[in-house]
Amino acid sequence: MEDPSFFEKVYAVVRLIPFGRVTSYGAIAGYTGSRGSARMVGWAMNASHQYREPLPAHRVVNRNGMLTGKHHFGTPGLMQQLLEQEGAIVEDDRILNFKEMFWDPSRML
DNA sequence: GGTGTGACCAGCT
DNA sequence: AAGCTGGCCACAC
Repeated sequence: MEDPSFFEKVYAVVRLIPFGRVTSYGAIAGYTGSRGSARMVGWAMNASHQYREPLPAHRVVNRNGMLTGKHHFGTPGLMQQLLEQEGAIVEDDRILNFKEMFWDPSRML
């Protein structure tokens, strides 16, 4: 099998994010390995465009619940739109009910 | 093989 | 209180 790169781990976690839930880069980073490698998670997501299948990257936001990567979706507002479809209240590029929608990969509940 | 970069986070000033 | 700096690890040139 392919070597489970950091990317694969990140992608695996992102795919496991249930509908209507969001998580943070730091949470994934902490789950995959180091806590400080949150940047690697975001960078992995940047490569997600080359991934064989689309990932729910819109469910991954920063610690503040801000849609930092919305610019990478190709269409501005797409990330917010997708989140709103999942019941998220997005305003000013930030999820207001982020606290309620937050999904911890360590719990996987 | 070294340097730079990256959708971040936490701590310090 | 808010702004800035450092740190963290993996990949491309």
